[in-house]
Amino acid sequence: MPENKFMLIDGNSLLFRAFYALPLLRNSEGVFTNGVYGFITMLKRVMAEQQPSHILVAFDKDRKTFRSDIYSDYKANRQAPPDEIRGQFQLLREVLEAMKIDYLEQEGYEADDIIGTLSKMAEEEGIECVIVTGDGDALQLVSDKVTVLMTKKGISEMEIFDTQKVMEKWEVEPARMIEIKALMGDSSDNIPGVPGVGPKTAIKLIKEFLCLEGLYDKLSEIKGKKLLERLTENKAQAFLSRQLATIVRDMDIKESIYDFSLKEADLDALLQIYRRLEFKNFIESMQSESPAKNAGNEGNTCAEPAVQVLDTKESTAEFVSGIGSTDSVSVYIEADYHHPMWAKIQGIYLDVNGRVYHLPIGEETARLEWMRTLFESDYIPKYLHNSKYAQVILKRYGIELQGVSGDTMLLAYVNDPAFDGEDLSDTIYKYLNITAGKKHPAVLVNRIRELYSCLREKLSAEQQSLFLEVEMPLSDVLAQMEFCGLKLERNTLMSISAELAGGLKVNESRIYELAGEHFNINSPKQLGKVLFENLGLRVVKKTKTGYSTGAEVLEELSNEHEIIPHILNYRQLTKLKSTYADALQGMIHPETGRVHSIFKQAQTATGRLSSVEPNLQNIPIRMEEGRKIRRAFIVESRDWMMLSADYSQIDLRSLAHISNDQVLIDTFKKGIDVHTRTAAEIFKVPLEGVDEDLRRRAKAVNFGIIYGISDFGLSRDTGVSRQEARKYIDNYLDSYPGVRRYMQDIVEFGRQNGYVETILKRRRYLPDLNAKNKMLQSFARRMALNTPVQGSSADIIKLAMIRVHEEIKSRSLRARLLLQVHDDLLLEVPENEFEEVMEIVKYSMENAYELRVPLLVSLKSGPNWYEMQEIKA
DNA sequence: CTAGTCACG
DNA sequence: ACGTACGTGACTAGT
Repeated sequence: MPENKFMLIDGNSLLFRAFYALPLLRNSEGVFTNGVYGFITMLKRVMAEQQPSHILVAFDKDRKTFRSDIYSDYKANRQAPPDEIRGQFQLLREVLEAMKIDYLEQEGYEADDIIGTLSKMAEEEGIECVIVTGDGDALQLVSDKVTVLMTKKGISEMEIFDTQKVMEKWEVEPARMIEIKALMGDSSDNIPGVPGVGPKTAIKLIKEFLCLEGLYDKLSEIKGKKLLERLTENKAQAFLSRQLATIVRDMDIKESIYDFSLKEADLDALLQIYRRLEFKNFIESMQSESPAKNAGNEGNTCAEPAVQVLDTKESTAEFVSGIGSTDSVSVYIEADYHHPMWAKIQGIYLDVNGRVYHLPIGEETARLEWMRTLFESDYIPKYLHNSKYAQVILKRYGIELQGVSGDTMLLAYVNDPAFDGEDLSDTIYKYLNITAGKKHPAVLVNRIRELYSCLREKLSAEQQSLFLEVEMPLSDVLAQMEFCGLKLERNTLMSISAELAGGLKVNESRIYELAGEHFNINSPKQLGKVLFENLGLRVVKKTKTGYSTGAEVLEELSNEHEIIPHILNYRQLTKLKSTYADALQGMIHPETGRVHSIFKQAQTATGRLSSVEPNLQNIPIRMEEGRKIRRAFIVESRDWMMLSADYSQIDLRSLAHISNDQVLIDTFKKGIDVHTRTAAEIFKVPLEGVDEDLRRRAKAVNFGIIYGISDFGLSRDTGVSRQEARKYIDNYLDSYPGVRRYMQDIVEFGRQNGYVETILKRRRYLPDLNAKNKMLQSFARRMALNTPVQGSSADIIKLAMIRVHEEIKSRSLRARLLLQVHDDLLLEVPENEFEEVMEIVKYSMENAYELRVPLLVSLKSGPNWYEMQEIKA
C-alpha cells in the first residue's frame, strides 16, 4: 500500500501566476481562459510527478476582511486584480468540481492560512506534505515532512524546496523566513519591512541575531550608523511586518485531512466544461487516454466511418464511373508535408454521398491516374478544405483539379477571419462541435460536406458573394502562382552572400576591438551586457527580459559610441545574409529552379494575403544594399520581361471612399499629391508652399490616420513633440471632417454590431470595443479604424487579380502572375505579349472596383526584379 | 517554444 | 493612470 502524500495547492497565487505567464486567451464567447488553462496544465504536471494520495486547493476568501484590521489596511492597498482574471476563479472552481478535487476557502483567511493549518495537521499525523504555490511566503512552512513546490518564472518550471534548499538559498532555517520578511518586506504582498533593508542585510542580521527580539535586544551591537537609525525608527513596522508575513497555522477547520482523498474525475462533466472553454488539447488527451469511455456518446465525438479501400484499377474505374453530377464528393489529400511543392501524396480519401473511400498511394503514384477523370471533370462538384493545396500538389502529378464547388477553409475564413481554420479538424470541432478523436482522414473527409452546409448557412448574402465570387476564384489564381513560382538565380545569391560575408568579417573584428572582447553580436542578451554594462552606455529602453538593443535605441545612441554604427551595420548585413542571401537558396526547387511561396488566403484578420516558405512579400527594397537581393529574381528566359504594377495610395483612396470625405475625394479626383495636400491643410500653407519636410510630416500623419492614430505614436515616428503631434491630428480632422465622422461612425458601428466590415462586407469581429480594460478597448478601436481601410484595399486587389488572371487565360497568353505584395502585382511576360498584357493589367486593376475616387496604377518593367524602370503612360 | 529583432506593405 | 500607431513572416539565441 502506497504511503499517504498530501498535496496542498494555493489556488490564488497559482491562478495569478498562470494568468500573467500566458497571453490573454479567450474562447469564442469572449470568456478569458488563459489562467485556468495554465493552472490545469500545472496541476496535471505536479500530480503526475508527485502522485499524491490526498489533494486540496485553497482559495482566499473575501479580501476585505483579513486576519486583523491592521492587516486589512495593508491588503486593501493592493492593486485590484484585472477584470480578465476575476471570472476565471469561478471557472476554475467548476473545473475542480468536475475533476472531483476538493477546494476550501474560509471567511477572513487567505489560501496560505488554510495551507499552513492543514500542513501542520499533516505533520502531526506524520504524513508527507507537498505545497504547490507561486508565493514565496510558504517557505516558512518547510520542514522534514513539508516541502514546497514553487513556480519559477512562468508556469513551465517548478523549483522544489526542502529544508536544505531553503538553507542554501536564504541561509536560515525555514521557520526564520518570517524574520527576514519582517526586515526586507515584500512589495508584492504590501509588507513594508524596514526601508533600506534588502535581502542581503536581512539575512546577515537574522543569521547573527536569529529573530527580531534578539536583534532589538542587542541593537547596540549594530555597526552601521544609518542602519541602526533605520532599525530604530521602524521597529514597530518591523514587528507588524512579521505579523503580516506569518501564516496562520491554527485555524479552526472542520474537515480532517483524510477527507481530501483523490477521487475519480467526472469525465462527462469535465469534457463538457473543457468544451465550453475550448481546451482542445485537454479534450484530445482525455480521448486518447480513454477512447472507450467517450466513443459514441452524445453524438459529439464521432465514430470512425467504414472505409472502403480502392486497391485495384478495375474496381476503382467502376467506382469512378459511377459518380455523376448529382453526387456530392468530398476530397482529402493525405500527404507527408505541408508545402504542396515539396510534399508527396500518400493517399486520397473520398467521401461520396456519406460513404468513405480510400485510395492508398505511397510509392505507387500511377494509381493517381485512376482518379484523373474524377478530379478533372468540371461537372462533378467537389468539396475540400484548402483546395489550393490539393490543386497544387495534384498539378505536380500532372492532374488538373477541376470542379471545386466549395472550400471549407475559405468559407470558415469569410465567416470569421480571426479563426485559424487551416486545420480541418479544428474547424470541424469549432463549427460542428465534433471532436475527431484521432484526426483520422476518414473521419475528417466524412464531415466536409456537413461543415460546408453549416458554414454556408451562417453567411449573409454579401458574405456568400465574397466567398463565391472572390475567395473561390482567387484560390485558383493563387494555385497557379504557387505552382509557377518565381525564377531565382542561385549564383547571384551566392555572390551576394560572399560579399556580405566579407563585409561582416571586417565589421565583426572592429566590434570586438571596440568592445574589448569577443561575444555573440547576434545575442541581444550578450550585446546588451557589452553596451550597457561594459561600455556603460545610456539605457534608453528596457524589454521584459533585459536591455533593448533594437535599431531605434541604437540610432539614438549612435553618436555616443563609435561601436554603435558598426553594430547597426552588422545587424543589417547579417539580416540580409541569413534571411535572404542564404536561406532563399535552400528554397529553390530542384525540379523547377524556382521558388514557390505559399500564399495563405485564410491567414490575416483584415483579408490580406500572406506569403510563406519563403515569404516573398518582404524582399528588401527600401535600402539599396538589400534591394540588390532582387537581382537574383529573374524571368523565365531572355525574351521575357518582368512587369510590376502597383496601386498608388490605395489605402488612402479606400479611406476617401469609405469616409466619403469631400476634401480627400477632391484631392484624388484632381490628381493632387495627397501628402502635399494634407501638408497644405494641416500646416495651413498654400499647395505651392509645401516643401519636402512638410510633405514628409504630412505623410506620417496620413499613415497615422490609417493606423488609428495617437499623438504618442505620431510623435515617436516623426520626432516632433507630443503636443505638436496632437496639433497635427486636430488640424487634420478639422480639414477632413468626413474622416472625423468616419472615425466616430465606424467605432459606433463596431460597438453596435460587434464587427466592422470592408467594401465587400468582409467582417472582422471586435468584441473588445466594449471591453472594460482600456488598453484592450483602444487596441480594438485602432483595429476598427484600420481594418475597413486595409481590408477594402485587399478586397480591391483580389478582384484585380481575378480579372487579370481570367483575361490572360481567355486570351491564351503565356504571361503569368507571379506575386502579390498587398498593393503590387508582379508578372512575367513574353516580350511579344508585353503591350497587350500591360494594358490588361493596368485596366483590370484600375477598374477592379468602382470607388468614389479613381484608382491609379503605375507600371514598371525590367529584366529582373531589381532593374525596374517606370513605364510612362 | 518564446522573445527580440528586422524585412515588407 | 497607462501604454500606444495597422497588418504580416523568418531568423537567432537561449531556454
